[in-house]
Amino acid sequence: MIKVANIFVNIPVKSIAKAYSYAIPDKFSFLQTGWRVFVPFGNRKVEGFIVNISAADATTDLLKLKEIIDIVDEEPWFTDKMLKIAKWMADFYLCSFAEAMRLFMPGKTGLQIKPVYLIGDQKPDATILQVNFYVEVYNFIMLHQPVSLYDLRKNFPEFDIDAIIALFLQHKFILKDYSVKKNTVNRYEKIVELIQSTFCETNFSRKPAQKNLLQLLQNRKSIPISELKAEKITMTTIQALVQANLIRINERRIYRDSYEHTASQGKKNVILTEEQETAVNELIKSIEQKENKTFLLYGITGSGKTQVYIEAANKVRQAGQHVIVLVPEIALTGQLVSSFKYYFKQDIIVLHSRLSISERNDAIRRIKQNEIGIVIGARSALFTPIDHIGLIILDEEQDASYKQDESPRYHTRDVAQALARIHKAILVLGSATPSVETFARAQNKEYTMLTLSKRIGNIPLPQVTTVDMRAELKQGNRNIISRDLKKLIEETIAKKEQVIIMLNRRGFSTFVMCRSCGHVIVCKDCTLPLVYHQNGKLQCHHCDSSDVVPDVCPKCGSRYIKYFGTGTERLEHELRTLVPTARIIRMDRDTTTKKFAHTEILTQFKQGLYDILLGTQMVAKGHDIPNVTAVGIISADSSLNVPDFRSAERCFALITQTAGRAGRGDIPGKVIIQTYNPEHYAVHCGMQQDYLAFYKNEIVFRKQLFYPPYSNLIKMTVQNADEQKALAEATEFVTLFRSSFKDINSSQIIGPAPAMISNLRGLYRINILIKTNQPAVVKKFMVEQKLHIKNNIMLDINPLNTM
DNA sequence: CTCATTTAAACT
DNA sequence: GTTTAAATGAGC
Repeated sequence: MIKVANIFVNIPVKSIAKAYSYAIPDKFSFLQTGWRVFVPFGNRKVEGFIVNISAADATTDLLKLKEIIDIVDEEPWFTDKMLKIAKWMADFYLCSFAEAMRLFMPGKTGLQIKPVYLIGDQKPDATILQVNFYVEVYNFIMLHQPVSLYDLRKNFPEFDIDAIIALFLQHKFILKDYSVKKNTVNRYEKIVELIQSTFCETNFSRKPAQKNLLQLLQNRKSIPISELKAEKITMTTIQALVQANLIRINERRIYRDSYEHTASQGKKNVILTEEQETAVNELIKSIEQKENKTFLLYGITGSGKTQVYIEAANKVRQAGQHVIVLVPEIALTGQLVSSFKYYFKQDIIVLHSRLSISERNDAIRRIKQNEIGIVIGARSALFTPIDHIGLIILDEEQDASYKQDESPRYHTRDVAQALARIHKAILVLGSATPSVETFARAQNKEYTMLTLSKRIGNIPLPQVTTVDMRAELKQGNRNIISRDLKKLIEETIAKKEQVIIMLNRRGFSTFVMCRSCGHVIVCKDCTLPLVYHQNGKLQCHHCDSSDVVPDVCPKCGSRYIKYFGTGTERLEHELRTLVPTARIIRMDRDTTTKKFAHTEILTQFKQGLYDILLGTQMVAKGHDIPNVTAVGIISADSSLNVPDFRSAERCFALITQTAGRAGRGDIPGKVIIQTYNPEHYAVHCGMQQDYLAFYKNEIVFRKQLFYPPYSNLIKMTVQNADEQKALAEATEFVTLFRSSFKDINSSQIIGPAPAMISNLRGLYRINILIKTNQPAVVKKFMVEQKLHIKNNIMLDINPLNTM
């Protein structure tokens, strides 16, 4: 009987997002669901994932079936639970199954597949042979076949290789095939092993070196050769024993782990506060009963949430279950990692996007072998084969980086919740400034609220004041730093204490404008204003492309080009002139490109090598430096000007998080917030550090405007090179939607309107926003309209940015 | 996405 | 009528 595998191919294109049937050849009769395989597809060869296996029946058209060519791994890559969560994501986010499955593979693919060229059946004819460079290329292919495009381009940089290849292929002078290699390289080390466990000592009385090695091996089953060399045991000694058939040389796989030597920090026998104790007990109760329950751990900055996580994780580990700890950005979470390392030592693996693909594969291997009890990581930590999950922790649950902004546009919180449901696990959402949605669910008892309202050691919250920058300007101070803040900096430094200054814009000048015609220089690809950096380049902060500063205005030709707005680079300059004695270190994306740059900067600052830590929002996260007693927030309200319903929430959270960095030691902290909107409730409540007051304000407005948590959002972007066509397609859908969903109390549609980035690489983008309290119905409707498989339409379920 | 085929448009 | 470019559709 012939077995048939249903396979999704690993191509992230929506229009081919369906299962294709392949025949399983006898030699692969062991294949099961979850295997990654190599299959022919059209006239290509691609990677595919088996999602189902069945026996061929009468309805199967066997002639149409192609055979699986090869396998990628030695075992299934996807476990049933991984497939389950991928399926959930595909249904919930209306993305393709394969797209969701790709998340479970470091580098999104298991194979590197490249086209290669071979000599074909047809001999080149006389007309071709007359042309010199045709002959050259043909001979090169003949000599080196199979040849990759890369090799051809490298050898004939002056030729139009693509055209030549197309011509040769057309006439069948050459053939196309595919070279395949695995995406990762496993690393091995040589080890020596004992063959017999005992040996006769007297035989070695005159061979002390060999005797020494044999004795070393008595205690340990195997020792890496590199280690032996370090101990001055020579290869001669090893070889002699191999000859005597007493030991053998073998290979062992090494697992790379750049966090292996991360310092662990912590205190033994921590005495929990009363609130921590209550929270931990609540969690333990649920862990013991193995309930699937979601908690909101709402704890103000410095209230000791990490310790609660650790106690809960410990309980889960004792029960033999596993833990996932999710953090917004691993680089900013050194503190949490080292605390966990302190308690759980080698039971932890740290996963995030800055690791190499091979390193991540090594981590996945170890998880699969059940060597790991706790996975700490950013978004990607959700997508490992870890099983028997008892607890998932989502720290700083409101953080925007939990939302993936490329397809599949998932939110870590949603996926974590689905994963917890599948595993019947506990989900803990932790934050000092929970997202409004989460807090509302906790208020409705959908989540269980655990509150930590006091700081550890009853340290008071910092004293916060605002400076109205409009008044500052009126009084003649045109500097970006107010006089009060300058004074606070000077006083703090004089006391040998430290300052953190936050300005949430990197670069030198935030935009470049021609003063003659008002033209703002924008990115070619995404039409967003370019930011001037002190390296002399204009950088796009959206797509990372850069450009040189033009001498004259590209629009009117005037030489009157000027720089406006202040970023962290310029602030650093101004601070140096304003407070010349201060030692300043800057932390933003430009100074933290290297793997452990964040940790290095924070360590140096903590050691007291600098007085001021200046940077973007990353200075507000995940560290605890007792000597920081002052915090300055420059233009806290810049995010308020962003036209998005969540801008107030973001502004409030940023102020609170940043302010919370001050006064974590014995000395009370002082915070100055510079603002143009001191009366705005986001700024005002941020100043008071009063989450509840902010929430009460915000929730009213959300209800009035039918925004989350009162509705669910679905954003749809229509792309087309022709602006009118994009607009027409969007308008057509809006009309259809309005006629199908007439009750505006349950569903509303806004738009069509040009997207914030209205033109991206030549494609015009039109947005539509749906607000609904019956998302499942709306999604079903959109699927019926086949919107989810149109390549020019992007769907964002529960978008973070509505623009 | 990639390739092949169909269809429309631009040239003689 | 021929050549070339753009649109369409299939992939098991």
